[in-house]
Amino acid sequence: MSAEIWLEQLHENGYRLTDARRAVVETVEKSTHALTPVQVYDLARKKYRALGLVTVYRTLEKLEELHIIQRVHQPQGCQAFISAGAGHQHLLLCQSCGQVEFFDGDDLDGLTKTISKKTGYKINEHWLQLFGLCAACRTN
Amino acid sequence: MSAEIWLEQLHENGYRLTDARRAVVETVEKSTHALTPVQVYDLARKKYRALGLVTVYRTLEKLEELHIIQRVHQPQGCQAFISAGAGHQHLLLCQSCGQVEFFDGDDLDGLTKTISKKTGYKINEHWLQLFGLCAACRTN
DNA sequence: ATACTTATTGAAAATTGTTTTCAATAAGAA
DNA sequence: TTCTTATTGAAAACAATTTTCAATAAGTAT
Repeated sequence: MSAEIWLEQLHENGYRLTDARRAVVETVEKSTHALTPVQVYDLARKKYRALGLVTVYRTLEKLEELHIIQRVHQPQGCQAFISAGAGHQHLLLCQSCGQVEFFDGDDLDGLTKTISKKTGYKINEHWLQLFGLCAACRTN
Repeated sequence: MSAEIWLEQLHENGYRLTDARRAVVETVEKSTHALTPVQVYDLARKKYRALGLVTVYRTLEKLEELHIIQRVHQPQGCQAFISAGAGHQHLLLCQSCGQVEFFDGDDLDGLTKTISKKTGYKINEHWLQLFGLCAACRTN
């Protein structure tokens, strides 16, 4: 169970394990969609009714800090979160259902070298995200 | 003057030309940094003192609608705007001073084809952004 | 097990950013 | 110049997020 690993990481970093945190972690960890704080709140409250929205915000903040989750940027807004995936990965989002897929294997070295030469920039990082229709949404 | 072109485009789309809009357009058009609504407000008020923040929001909204400006996504936030550039372009941002450079010439066809095959997605769009240090910030 | 320290909690209040309302104004057509 | 109506800024409303605070409970020490 990966949720266990997330909780372990929180614990290792000096955070206490509480029912509220467990509920948030389990909710976000198993989601295949990026979730907003309110969406996390609604889902996690099915596991732990007393959960407060404030605690959701605070827990997401810590998970992001530890790079366990990442913020997802979309045309409709940038307040949703999803698992950070392992290593250097990018996102592919379904424009219809919101499904998120991870992928790696981008090779931008050629491009960054060209741009670097042209602009004089030292390029440190890149953000790449693909948008499209997942197999299921594609067929209907 | 490119600000003139922006104003023309507004006019062509049925919007009236006012001093408030002129101030906002001139400010955003000549900026090499992405600007937040409040930053636009502060700068544009040097040209037109009576300008209201509300009008800045409304004008930015229209400029974005017409694809004259675009929203810039950054780790610190996603409420800043910059010129949309011409054609299919991407952004390169200086992490130190905030300078924005445009670039094109990305070729992601190979990557998208691979990912498409692997995931079953029909990929419609991609979103690429580079971060680094500009020539000036690099040397100090 | 028990006591103890202190991080964590949820509710309410405060704050911030953005949008709506509205009467006055002014752009642009007649 | 007149007239219609989009546009304006101020104030109010709204939404999202953060802070405050007293009560609670996690995890360590006893």
